[in-house]
Amino acid sequence: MANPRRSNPNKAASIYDVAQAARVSVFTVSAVVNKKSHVGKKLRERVEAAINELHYRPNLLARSLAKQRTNTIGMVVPDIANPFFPTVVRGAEDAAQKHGYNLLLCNSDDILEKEESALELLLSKRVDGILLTKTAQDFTPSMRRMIAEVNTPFVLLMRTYPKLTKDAVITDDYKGAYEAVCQLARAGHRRIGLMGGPLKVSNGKARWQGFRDALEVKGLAYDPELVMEGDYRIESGYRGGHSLLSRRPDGVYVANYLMTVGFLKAADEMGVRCPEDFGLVSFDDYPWLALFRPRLTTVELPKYQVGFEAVELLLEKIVAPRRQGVVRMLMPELRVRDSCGFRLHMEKSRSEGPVSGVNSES
Amino acid sequence: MANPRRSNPNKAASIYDVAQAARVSVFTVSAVVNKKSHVGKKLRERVEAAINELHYRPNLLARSLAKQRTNTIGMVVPDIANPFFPTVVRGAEDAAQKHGYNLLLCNSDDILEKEESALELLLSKRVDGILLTKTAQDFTPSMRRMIAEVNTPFVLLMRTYPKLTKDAVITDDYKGAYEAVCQLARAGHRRIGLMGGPLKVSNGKARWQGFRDALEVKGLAYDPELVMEGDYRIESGYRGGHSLLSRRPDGVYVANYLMTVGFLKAADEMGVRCPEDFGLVSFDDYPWLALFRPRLTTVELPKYQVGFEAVELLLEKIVAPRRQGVVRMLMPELRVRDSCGFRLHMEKSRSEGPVSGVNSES
DNA sequence: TTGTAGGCGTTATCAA
DNA sequence: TTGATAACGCCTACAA
Repeated sequence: MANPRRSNPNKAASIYDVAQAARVSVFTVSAVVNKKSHVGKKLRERVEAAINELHYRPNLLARSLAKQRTNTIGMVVPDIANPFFPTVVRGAEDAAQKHGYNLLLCNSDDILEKEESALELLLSKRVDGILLTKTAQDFTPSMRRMIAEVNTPFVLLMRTYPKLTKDAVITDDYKGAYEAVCQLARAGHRRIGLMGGPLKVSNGKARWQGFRDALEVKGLAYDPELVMEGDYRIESGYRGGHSLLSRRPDGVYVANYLMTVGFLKAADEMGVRCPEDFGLVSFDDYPWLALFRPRLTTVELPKYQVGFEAVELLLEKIVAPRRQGVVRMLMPELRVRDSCGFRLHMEKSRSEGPVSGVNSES
Repeated sequence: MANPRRSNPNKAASIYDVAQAARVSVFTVSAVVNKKSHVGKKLRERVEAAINELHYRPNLLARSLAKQRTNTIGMVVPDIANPFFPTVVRGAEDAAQKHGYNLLLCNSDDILEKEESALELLLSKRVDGILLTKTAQDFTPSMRRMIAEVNTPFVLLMRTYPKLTKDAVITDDYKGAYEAVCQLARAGHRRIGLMGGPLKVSNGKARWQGFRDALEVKGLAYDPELVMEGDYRIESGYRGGHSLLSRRPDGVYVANYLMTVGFLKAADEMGVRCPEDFGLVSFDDYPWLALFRPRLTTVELPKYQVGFEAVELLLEKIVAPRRQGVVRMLMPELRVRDSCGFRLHMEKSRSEGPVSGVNSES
């Protein structure tokens, strides 16, 4: 039986305390708080007075326990300090907020063990659904079992995973990479290299495939010597830059922002200039890229949208668990600036007509 | 009385289900799970078997309710999409993790109403402590009451707040600004302007004061015409840039990174060159600043440390609530590069001796 | 419209 | 060492 006595006065008031103070039952208090069931004006006012008097604040833990719903969404990202993710998280936050949900955030650092303990934690906290940007490594058997047993909905972000992907929100990385390389080709480059992401990650693979197919369509050679596999971090872009640039490509597609940062640092150290010595197209855009020299030609990814739509999709699944899986694919957008060497190219050969399908920034 | 029957088989197993399956009491299960109280080997093994069998995962909601502790820390930041905060959050995350705590994150957008509802939410979720980067606006009476009534420990981040500050982790912004302006003076600038933060925010004030005092020490005039008050966002730096640069300062201290981004965009549009036409010192450093032209002279703030130490301080308060308040102040670090015009200056006048107190980057 | 009491899944206090 | 059983604070049939 629950405690009907006024509890310790220097701790938060409970619904019982309010009920007692207002001389009503806990049901009435609950009804007032949740605006359910009509409560007579007189009692309602007494309850409201007591609530103010005692500074009553419903305990969401207890409510969640009783209702079997936490109104909380768990989110696992590789690293919130990677500038890509904050905007995704913000989009998710806003969508969650809009529907009365909150976000519980975890970092995996792209390490399987951390991913596992993060998921374990979120499930223990009984979140209503989970947003996951999968690590490069495969799930362990125990993780697979965990996900199968539990009936918490999952939505994958940015990366799909064959053994789990029913629902996901991703960007069309194949197309983005394809267009990036086409742009390099249009700018007159022939010996094009790739500073790519992990091939074990779906979007690393997709970007690589887009790169490859674009070369083929443009009648250019695919040279494995000119393909580097990185891990989306600055350091790998830096090392890859040194290796790749020593092989003298005249164009490079770098598959994410942080690697571009490392890559251009390497170029700087080697005294190789962009875009004079090689053209570059990057992935992902930020307001401050306007201050980079050269200004980067890049493929913008709708980060905020990804987070926002992922939450909306997840909430649909929470409401109607047995729906067909859906993968929502958001479109990237090529933004042509200086680093691809397009302007240089135009000066050299003015004979060609205008290029279509390109959004050139003012 | 709690339910001793095996509950609905397609929902998560409870401690009762485990107890029943292992033919022991819930106490025994609890003891095994928490490694408390010695449990005989035989029973322990039976319990462990049942746990595996049923995929039992303790419900942290129920545990928190019973223990009156959530092992969760609430954190309110203005905007996670502002590149300053992700690293702070990451530092907090790591510290929390280390002590078995988790982070619940909220954005206030520097809007008082959002701050209030965020705090309200965190308290309702019964977090064990709160990390707060205060909004520029004063607390409302109701917020003040809320904080006074509740006995949840608070630690302020980056910004102090006279009416609440007992415990805080901040950076020495006064000193940072002071050194920034000294550096501009050393680089030969005489007509120095300020693109500052909100004066209602403690660090906006401190940076302004540091600016002002440095001018005085250097024997330079303080001209209100050359002082702009922004809000730490790109747009305000952009607008302030247009206004300020039209008054032809030869040096500018910009009090945060995002405003620098806007400021330099304005300079670019106006055809005013940095560092040739004006020297600039910024606040805050990022790996990718290496790609900016000019390379920014800036005052680095120990973002990660701020988050990390704030959590450690908060946890101390959670353990020993009635401690004396402590404000921990972390030191900034001047990083001299090109934008302040120092190199230009050195070329002009080689007569001066070496400058001390400056960490010049390789 | 309002009240009663059982259940949500743990922990913790007393006994045995 | 184990087991009953009362909290923890809220929701919600079912009754009145």
